[in-house]
Amino acid sequence: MKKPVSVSALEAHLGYWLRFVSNHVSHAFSRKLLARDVTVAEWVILRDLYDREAAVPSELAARIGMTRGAISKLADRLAAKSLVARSADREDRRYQALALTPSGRALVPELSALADQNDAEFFGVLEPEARQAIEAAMKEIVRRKTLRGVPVE
Amino acid sequence: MKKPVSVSALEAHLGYWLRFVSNHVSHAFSRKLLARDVTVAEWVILRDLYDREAAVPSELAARIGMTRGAISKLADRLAAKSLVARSADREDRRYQALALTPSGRALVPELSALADQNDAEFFGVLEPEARQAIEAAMKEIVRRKTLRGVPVE
DNA sequence: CTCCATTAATTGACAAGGAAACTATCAGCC
DNA sequence: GGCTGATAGTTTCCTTGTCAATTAATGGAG
Repeated sequence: MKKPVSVSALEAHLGYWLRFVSNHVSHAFSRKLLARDVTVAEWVILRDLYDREAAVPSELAARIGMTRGAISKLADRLAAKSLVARSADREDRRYQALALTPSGRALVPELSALADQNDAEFFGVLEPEARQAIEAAMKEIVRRKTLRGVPVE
Repeated sequence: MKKPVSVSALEAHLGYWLRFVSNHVSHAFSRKLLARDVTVAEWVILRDLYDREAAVPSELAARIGMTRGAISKLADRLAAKSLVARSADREDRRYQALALTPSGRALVPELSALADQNDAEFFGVLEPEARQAIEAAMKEIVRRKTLRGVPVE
């Protein structure tokens, strides 16, 4: 036989389709964010900080699934854009707190609107039941595999 | 009000979950490939070439959604590993054909087994109907949004 | 036939993240 | 109090991809 059945097609894998769509969704989102001069990784941080008055870089790294080195550089960029401020206070001087600046905080709702719009643009074509099923399946996988950390590639 | 309801949570977006799981799936796969000294991008190319006797870099770029520059460098790496060979024949000398070497061809079934294993590892926890539903939904999105390759803008 | 627009592939500059080494700080223990 | 080990953050090097400029080859218009 010329093509052994043992070699499955790329498209035979669910992971292929997930990645395919996911990449398009993220890419489309990153283009929307570009208008505000923000990257997807930066958005994740900004959104995370929006819910707390301050966050420790290491915790943030663990939460969003990036290395501390990456967070360090991201913090640099966000600080350069005056969206996030470092404050090296606390009694333990190894820690430093990251917090949104007023302009950073003001920006989040705008970016959130873009995120909503992007999600709707891609998944709005599905029936609500389908969306629900996908979300449940993804959460199930996360639960069963106890995955930690986030997107942001 | 301090926190306008207009700011939705990251986890409220289906794109978030897709990316989260997709990244984990890809990352786990890349670790499996590491044992064979192959990256995910390289695997995609190898698998693509497995079905054809040869492929033109530009077409390949369009098909798998990368820039021609990236394909060029990938081809370099694959050639350095003697998995792919360039043949600058044809009547139009701008084109160059990429083809698997014997060792490249021999490697594909092994990598394919890893891909199958990886997919099963993550999606095996789902009911067959759930997997089917997800696949159908992804294809529906691709169809409706006429996504091609991957974001090659 | 020659010039010019088009297209293929490569190259170089740059961006972003991971891994590991490095620095600073702290906590515990003798 | 002064080592010693752990921990936070930074920095360096490496990988990989995009983007834009470059080089090579082709095909047409005149």
